[in-house]
Amino acid sequence: MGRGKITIKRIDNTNARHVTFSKRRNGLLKKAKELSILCDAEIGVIVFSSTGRLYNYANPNMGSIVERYKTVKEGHSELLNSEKEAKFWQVEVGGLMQCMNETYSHFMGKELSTISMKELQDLENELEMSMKSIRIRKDQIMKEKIEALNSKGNLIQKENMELQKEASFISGENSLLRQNMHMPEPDFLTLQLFNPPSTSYQ
Amino acid sequence: MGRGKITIKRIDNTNARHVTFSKRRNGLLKKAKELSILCDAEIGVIVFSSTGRLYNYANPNMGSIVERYKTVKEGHSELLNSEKEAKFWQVEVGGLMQCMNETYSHFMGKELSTISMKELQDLENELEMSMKSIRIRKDQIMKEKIEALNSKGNLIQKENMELQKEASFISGENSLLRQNMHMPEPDFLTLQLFNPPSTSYQ
DNA sequence: AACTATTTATAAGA
DNA sequence: TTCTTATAAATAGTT
Repeated sequence: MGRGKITIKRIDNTNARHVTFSKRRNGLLKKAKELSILCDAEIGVIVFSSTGRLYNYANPNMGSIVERYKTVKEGHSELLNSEKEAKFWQVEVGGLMQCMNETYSHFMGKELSTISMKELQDLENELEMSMKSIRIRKDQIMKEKIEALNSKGNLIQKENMELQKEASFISGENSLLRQNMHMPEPDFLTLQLFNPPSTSYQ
Repeated sequence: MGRGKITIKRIDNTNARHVTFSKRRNGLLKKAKELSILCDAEIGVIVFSSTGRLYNYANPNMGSIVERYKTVKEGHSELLNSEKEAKFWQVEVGGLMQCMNETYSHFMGKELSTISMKELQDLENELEMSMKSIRIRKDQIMKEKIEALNSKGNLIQKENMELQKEASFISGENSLLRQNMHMPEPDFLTLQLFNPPSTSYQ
């Protein structure tokens, strides 16, 4: 698709190679974006130039694409719980970025003179909405965390009470036994000699 | 590039969407391959259809592409604790805001009235700053709450362990006493009659 | 799946 | 890099 037909093999001329890379790279990323939008597909594209520079496109974000890829390819298991949150932010910020890029390219394609105040406002509103939803989600996560810690605390406290009951019960039993033997309450150290803690603990 | 021009938005008709997906997916993967050969580039493309099927291309292979991608992006993925995460988020949003501002200023020089635009931006910045500080304070409060709950939980757990030790100690004492009396281990119900739990609890 | 009228991408040139 | 433009390639709508 150009002034002449080319064969697909490495372009030897360095400069020509770089020019072609620049053009086709843009084309590839554009196509990826179009496909993901048109067909509701999740797409990740990673490109390293021969000089080592990175270019990429991802919808919704590279992290989730790669994870999903690994899952399908290797049957890779779930993310760790602690990683999930970080992943979430990646997703959210990725979405914001994409929104930004889309809006931006939308404006870039137009003549600047045709940009109205309303369009700028729309951009602004869009960004504000995204940020709002991020904030809401973040708050929700924190609340859930607090909730989880609360219930965990309650659980341990219950366990605690049960142990207290048990201890006092056995202690009462002990007194009873001593009464029946007409023995005095033994002191702590003496008892430790008979029954060292190291053997009975754990 | 077809019988008619299309706008890039989700194709609603399911069948048409699937047909387009199939065509463009092939196009995308072909382009990726051509670019990698022509320009000696390392490229990875991952595509998930809306029905969840995976298609991909990679040169030299997806594993190394993804690894290299992660290495380059490392600065972003080293967020481990919540503070770092929050900081990262702040940085990201900050960057986005700056990007937004740049977009604005870019447009500003062209068509819109510089004065009204600047005033609008100032107002916006002011509002954004206020909201940001509110959000930060809110987050801080929540984090402190989580922190408090965490340490409270730890405290109770320690108490729990102490009680366990105590219980096992007394239990050992108990066995010892019984041995000295040449008595068998009493059953639970009998003992409860002598020493009902209700009196010794709390 | 094929076909083909058009649109889109881009090779070469400046 | 960026633009221009002739031409190759991709693909939207149709059969």
